[in-house]
Amino acid sequence: MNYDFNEIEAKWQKYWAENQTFKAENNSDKEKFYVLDMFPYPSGAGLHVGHPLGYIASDIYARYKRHKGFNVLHPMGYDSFGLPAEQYAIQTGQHPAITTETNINRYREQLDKIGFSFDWSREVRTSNPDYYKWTQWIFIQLFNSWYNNDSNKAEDISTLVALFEKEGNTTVNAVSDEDIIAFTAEEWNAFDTKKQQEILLQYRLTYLADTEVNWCPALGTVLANDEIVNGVSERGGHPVIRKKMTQWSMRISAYAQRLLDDLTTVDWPQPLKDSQTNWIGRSQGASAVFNVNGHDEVIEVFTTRPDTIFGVSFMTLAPEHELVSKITTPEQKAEVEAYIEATAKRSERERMADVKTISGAFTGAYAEHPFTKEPIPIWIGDYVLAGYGTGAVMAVPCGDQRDYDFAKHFDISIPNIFEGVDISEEAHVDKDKTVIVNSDFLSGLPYKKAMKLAIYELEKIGHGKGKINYRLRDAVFSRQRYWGEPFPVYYVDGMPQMIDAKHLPIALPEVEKYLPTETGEPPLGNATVWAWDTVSNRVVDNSKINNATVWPLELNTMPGWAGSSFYFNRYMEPNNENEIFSKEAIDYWQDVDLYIGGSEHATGHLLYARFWQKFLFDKGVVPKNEFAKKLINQGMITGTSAFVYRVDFEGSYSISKESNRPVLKQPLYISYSLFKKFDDLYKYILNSKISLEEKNEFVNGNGYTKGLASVAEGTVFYELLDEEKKDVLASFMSLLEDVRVDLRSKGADVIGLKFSSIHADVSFVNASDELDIEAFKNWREEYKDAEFILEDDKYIVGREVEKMSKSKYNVVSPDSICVDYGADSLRLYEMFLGPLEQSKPWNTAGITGAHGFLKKLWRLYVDDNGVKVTDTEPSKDNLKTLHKTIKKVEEDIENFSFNTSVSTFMIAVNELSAQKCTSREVLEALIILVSPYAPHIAEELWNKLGHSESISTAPFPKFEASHLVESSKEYPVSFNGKMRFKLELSLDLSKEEIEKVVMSHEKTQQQLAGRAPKKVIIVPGKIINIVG
RNA sequence: GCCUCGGUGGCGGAAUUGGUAGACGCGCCGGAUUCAAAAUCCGGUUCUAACGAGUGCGGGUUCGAUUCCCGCCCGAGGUACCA
Repeated sequence: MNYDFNEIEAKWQKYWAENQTFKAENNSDKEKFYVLDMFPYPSGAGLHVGHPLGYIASDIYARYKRHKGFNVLHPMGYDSFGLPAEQYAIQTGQHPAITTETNINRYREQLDKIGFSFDWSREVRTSNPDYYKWTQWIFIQLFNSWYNNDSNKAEDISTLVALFEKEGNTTVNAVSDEDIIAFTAEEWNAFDTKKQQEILLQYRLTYLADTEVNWCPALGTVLANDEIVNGVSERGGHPVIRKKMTQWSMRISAYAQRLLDDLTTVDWPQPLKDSQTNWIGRSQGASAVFNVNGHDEVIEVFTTRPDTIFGVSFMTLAPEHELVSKITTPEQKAEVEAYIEATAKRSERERMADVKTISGAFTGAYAEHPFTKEPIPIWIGDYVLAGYGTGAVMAVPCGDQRDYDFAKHFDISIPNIFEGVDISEEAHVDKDKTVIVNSDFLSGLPYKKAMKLAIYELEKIGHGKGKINYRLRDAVFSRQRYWGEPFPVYYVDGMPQMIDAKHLPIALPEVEKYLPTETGEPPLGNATVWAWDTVSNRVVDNSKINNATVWPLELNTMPGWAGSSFYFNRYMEPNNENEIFSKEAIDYWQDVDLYIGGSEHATGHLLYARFWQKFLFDKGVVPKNEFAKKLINQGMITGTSAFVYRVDFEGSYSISKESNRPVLKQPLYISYSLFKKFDDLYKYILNSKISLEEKNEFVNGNGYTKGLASVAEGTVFYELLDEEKKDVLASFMSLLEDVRVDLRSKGADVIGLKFSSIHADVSFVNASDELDIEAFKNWREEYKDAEFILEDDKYIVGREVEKMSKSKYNVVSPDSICVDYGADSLRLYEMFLGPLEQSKPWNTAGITGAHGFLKKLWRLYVDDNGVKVTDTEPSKDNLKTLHKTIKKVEEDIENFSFNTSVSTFMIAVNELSAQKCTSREVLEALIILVSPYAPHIAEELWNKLGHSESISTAPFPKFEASHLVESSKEYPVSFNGKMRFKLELSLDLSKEEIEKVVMSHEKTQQQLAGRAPKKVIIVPGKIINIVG
């Protein structure tokens, strides 16, 4: 009986589906355990081998926990709103819902083939109205809440209104917009409704605000920073401008401190916590207010070093700072405006990437030092960011390197306020061991005391106060897209109104076109049935808008992170139509026990999800402040891309009538080792000891191969080369000559050659890196006539490890592996590849190892005559192998060290095969151990052993230490720490007895060669070390 | 620049509190079986002829360091002039 994995796997996948083997119940006497994967966006490319890595790991853990007697919740779903489907809709007109459905079906098919133990009855899709009903519901809750700093939690907006009615807003300690006007209770009560609504909007946890965005007029959309390259859009290369837009924002900043504090309560990877900590960016310091001479305006700055206030020698404003135009003197106006224009052209990325260039302009205005009353010149400079702090800094060049560089560059004075410190070369950044001098009342004080006193004095004269600043900014929540959750919002006289929760969901309307409207409105502006009737409480035709009972609906949609910020809770009861989940469900499941996903979500999804969880906790909706107790980041599986090397030429040519650059008769590709030889030669010359001038001449900005040609033509460096290198050079020159002959007829003078690395699809390449030339030629029109320079009659590709991506043609899908080797082989192999958290390259070569193991495992149970397991008593060796395996595997699973447990299985099977073990007692236990990793073969063998129930809840074998007790040990005998030979000794021997035996041993005498040992270290049961 | 994680055979990696460096697998080499091949099985495989050396480099602590400490170098990912 052979191991027919295809048949076995299909059989058990069907069995699990039909019997709902992995369905989790919301009430159970068993202890709960919730294992969660980050749900995928169903892209058109389908799953590649990188996706299942984390899913396999979580599946192993979930299955292990079932064996351990837990009621396990292990759900899966889809983050199904997203840009690619929308883009596809724009191109083809196909509704994103259809695209999404197709992709989901393909994902499901692929996932099913790998044998995951998901409870599919709980599947969620963020783009389903049944689901986004609750996304909209949470949005309404946020709108109806404000953050009370006194109770340190979100409260219903009605409690704020009550406070306003009684006391006005001066006693309220709330998180709000910056520009809040103060009012009394009388004033509040006198305001009209619209005014009151406007004010409340400044306190709500989700609010409308004018936000500066990257607007691309040509695309009619807002772009993220990384969608902009060199100031133009990545797609299409259209110009991008900074523009203010009214958008929904989420007041995540209200939770900054709690998001920071509670990181200590979760078991998440430290690097991930660090990046959240940095992202939140808490800094403690003071705000200080400087008067501007000759103006009523003041400049407020935030500083972490108020102790250095006497070291201020200038101030710098961000070029965008609103004060700049007001205070700039007529003489400086031209210079300042030119500077502002120049910086506006640079993208935010560009400005930030270029750290070395110091630039700025003097406004001509002066501020007044709050203590000395000295005038301080006010500059603008783009190293100050408008979006952080107040967009202005007090510059202390002696204590801050950027201020120092700026002062040096513009020749501004650098007063020294540090005792005994030399600042002639650079700023003095250390603060802990430094004493302040030349600073009036702060002189002679160390940093901490000076800090406190400075803040105290600033407060006394009304020029500042202690302040904590966060880098974390409120999150923009509007997107000008179609394929996202619509807002449950309509507008009455421009003021947003929430639709009552009982009318949800507000379903996404149909549109003719998925592009922005001609007037620049978001795609929903194309919808004709998109107005809210407050009488019938229904979405109605736009023509019915009467601004009395029927009003326009919001045209923006929600961002991608909305639906993913609470899905883990919705899994607890995904089909509940009346509530986001029932109290019983959330009380039973509480929170996620284990969450596995990629680290790329560190500051996006994982921060927003924590924010929403805390909000829902404040509202009493969820019982836990944090949604996931433990989190593991699985590493990325990288692909091994294949490259072919195209020969391009460098040269001069006259532009012909067709204004085309002459091309080679046939595109020419050189095999890897030839490319490598040329490349190495080039690098060799570049790295040899030649002068800078020579180097420049060699490189000459023309592509390196011109440099090689110049060497051959006898100008420079020829003497650097040995015979071998001269041969390489000669072959390069002959290639160059061929190209020259071909192109000269077309009027081009070829100086040198360039080689371009082109991705070739990895499926055209075999295990020895040989390219299937025919397949490559047929791949694309442009390769049809390609010619190849071979090595040993083969075209060998270059290989490089890169992120797996469609555009790099290095994607390997799990499908063919499942067909050729089976899902169990894939699961074992992915785990065997290396530590879960580490990123590692995919290489199919090793899969035969995992597959071979399964075959060997199979043969331990089954031979040509069928099952060979017997009820014989296990031998001592059998039990020893079994129990050391139980111990190791259990430890490994608990530590998520799945790679080592696969080795352990291999060792166990090798040993038991050698022992010719047929004992049921041992083999039944072994197959349970293997079952989380390779569930299909485990079910089949379990069944063959006579069990009619699924193996999935069979109790995990118990480890018994008694089987591992040893009576003797093979001691390593070391000399000066180096192991030289081994000696089998009884473990009963005392230190003295061991020393006696070892010292009289002939090999010891040999090693010592007559010397007397200085010292003998004996650690019983471990090691013997002789020093001498 | 800063933060984080890494650097061990031809390759993926193992060595969990400092105690035999290279488990396990791939690949490679040799052998058995076979008319032959596939499959399977057995043996070998860090370097070195050997003495020995050896976990990115240089120091240190220790009887003993891949592991701990100090100073560097290199790679990957993240972040971005954060006042």
